[in-house]
Amino acid sequence: MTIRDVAAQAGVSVATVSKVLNDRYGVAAATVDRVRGVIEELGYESSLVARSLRNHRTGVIGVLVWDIEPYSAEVLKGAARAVRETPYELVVYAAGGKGDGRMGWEGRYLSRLSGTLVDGAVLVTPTVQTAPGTVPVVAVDPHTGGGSVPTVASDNLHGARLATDHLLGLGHRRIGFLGRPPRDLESGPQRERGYRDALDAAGVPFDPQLVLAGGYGDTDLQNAARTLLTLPDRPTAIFAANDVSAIATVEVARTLGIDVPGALSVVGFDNVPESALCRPPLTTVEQPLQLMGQRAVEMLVALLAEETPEEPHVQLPTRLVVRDSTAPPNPRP
Amino acid sequence: MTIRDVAAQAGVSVATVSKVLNDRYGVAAATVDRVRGVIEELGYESSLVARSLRNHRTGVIGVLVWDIEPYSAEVLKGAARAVRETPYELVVYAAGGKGDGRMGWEGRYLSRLSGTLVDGAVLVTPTVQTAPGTVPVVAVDPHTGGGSVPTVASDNLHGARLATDHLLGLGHRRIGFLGRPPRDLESGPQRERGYRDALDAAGVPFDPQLVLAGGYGDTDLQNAARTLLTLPDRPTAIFAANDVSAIATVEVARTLGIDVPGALSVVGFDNVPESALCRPPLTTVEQPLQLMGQRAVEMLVALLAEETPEEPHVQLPTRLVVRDSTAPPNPRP
DNA sequence: ATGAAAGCGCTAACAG
DNA sequence: CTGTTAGCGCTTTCAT
Repeated sequence: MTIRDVAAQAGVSVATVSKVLNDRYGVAAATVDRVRGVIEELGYESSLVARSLRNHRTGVIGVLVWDIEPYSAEVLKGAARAVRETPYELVVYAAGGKGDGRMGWEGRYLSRLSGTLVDGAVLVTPTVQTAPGTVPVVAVDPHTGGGSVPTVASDNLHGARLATDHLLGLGHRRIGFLGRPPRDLESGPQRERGYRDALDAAGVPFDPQLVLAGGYGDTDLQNAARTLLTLPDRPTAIFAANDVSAIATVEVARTLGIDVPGALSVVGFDNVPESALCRPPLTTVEQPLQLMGQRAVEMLVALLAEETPEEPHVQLPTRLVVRDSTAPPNPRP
Repeated sequence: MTIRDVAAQAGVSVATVSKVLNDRYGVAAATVDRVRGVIEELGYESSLVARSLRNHRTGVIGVLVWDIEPYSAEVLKGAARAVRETPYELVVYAAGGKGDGRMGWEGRYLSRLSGTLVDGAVLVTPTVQTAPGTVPVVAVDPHTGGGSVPTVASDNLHGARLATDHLLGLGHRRIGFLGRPPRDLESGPQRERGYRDALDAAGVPFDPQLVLAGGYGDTDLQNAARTLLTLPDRPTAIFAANDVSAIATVEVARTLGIDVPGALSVVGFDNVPESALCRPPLTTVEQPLQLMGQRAVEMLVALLAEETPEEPHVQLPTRLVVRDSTAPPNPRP
């Protein structure tokens, strides 16, 4: 079913059909009607692909994600919400773990799509390595500080500060920090910075023993948590720089017979809604994931309209959601 | 950055570059190396669009959703998980509310994409109206019984039975049913059927007064719930055929001063993870949303491989998740 | 008002 | 082994 079928059926040339399709001038009213009729009758739809190959503009915003999991799904919801307010449509491109592990896959995918399938893109991929010169791009929460590409991130520094202040406010003095893996360049240090700032402000001495790097696998995480919790003078609270580590911490605590929240307070970061379902309910620093997706699309749309390029690096506020994992009785003095 | 730039830079014809790109026979090793080098150097990626326009096969599975919201997001997670196991990539196409409200938009979008952008599609859209003859398609939970297209749905009948049995087991005899809007052709009646079957099996007489249709807007929903709850001999329990209605019911009960679960048990259907966060925690019939997405992709892949077409209509089991909204003390006799 | 023709980036026959 | 050619479905001059 192509434009030629329509043309043949209507007894006109493809050029004429194309004009009708795009509401161009220079077609007799009667012809327009006839062609419209045939289109309706045949249920014809023009091919997005062929059209964009010609046009180099598609009315589509692309979102590139490494995979669709709880985190990116939240961002996608926000992006979809923002797109609703615009004339654009949304295409999510999920590499589905097929990115070879090689960094820079997003750049390659981007160039596969850009100019042809999407007018601009939102990148929800930890490592943004884009060769510029393609379409407008906005990165969401890049771990390796977006460089020259506009980004939307959450306020990691302040979030970590909130979390640590909360624990300090509960009376804790020995607070462990379970960090991100070293490869995560951007948000990890910011969160540790917030942690240390809070300590400093409260006049609590910094103990390097209480800071651990975490890791990627489950075992790495659990080992790190175990190390922290089996310290001679073990921490009475732990701030985990992402919620996977926080949950691992809670589990390790259980196996060690340490009661949460009775004998240990735990706060997580990097909240996806699912972590609210954790038992005991986890106190977390909540990132506005949906909002990040939404703002990213809004920025992209502004870019596409060539409006004032807006602030290139947006930081969205985080907030502390207190749940049972830091409930009294606590702390141990 | 096109194939011609590469060809020019490498001093060969585009045809040769194309051959290198696709690992075709008949290119001298030295030439292959040189072309590969140029490709690397220029960071060239072939255009997915141009390629698929030629090839009519893309290695991409499309998922069409009306919008990305909690429900479809769950399905997407499952689809993404399934795609990981395959050589395909995933493209989600979100109409973003732009579907005119006219039914059949999915068919139109499908034909815009099919044969060119996607090799097959999963439709996550209430009303599946596909003119066949395009690409292979699997529908997820279509409200209007998929007809000839293969579908993945959840076992609405059994789920409703479970919910009602649960309430009966609690001792309830006057159980209201807050149905889906009439337009929802498939799942609505199935859920009502399960409700009535359970009643019959328990020897509880069916009271038409206790069955209401619900509606689309918030007010419709609340009015329906209010009607049910202000009946002279009002129900002691309500089975709501989707979780939005269930939450509305809980809210209306509160405004009427009816304690949930003290004086009223509520069970919902159509669970998205978010409903676990409802206060009080909602007892729901949980649909395996992620699994549905996963199975849909698996079926589609089988279809694309032209394997045995498998069972065309898969029903996945639902399960009852009991939470506080049906906790004792209950029922009122 | 209409259509013939060129070409978007790419691939596949076919010649050379 | 390499290049020329035709054409995927569509839009757009430019003639007619």
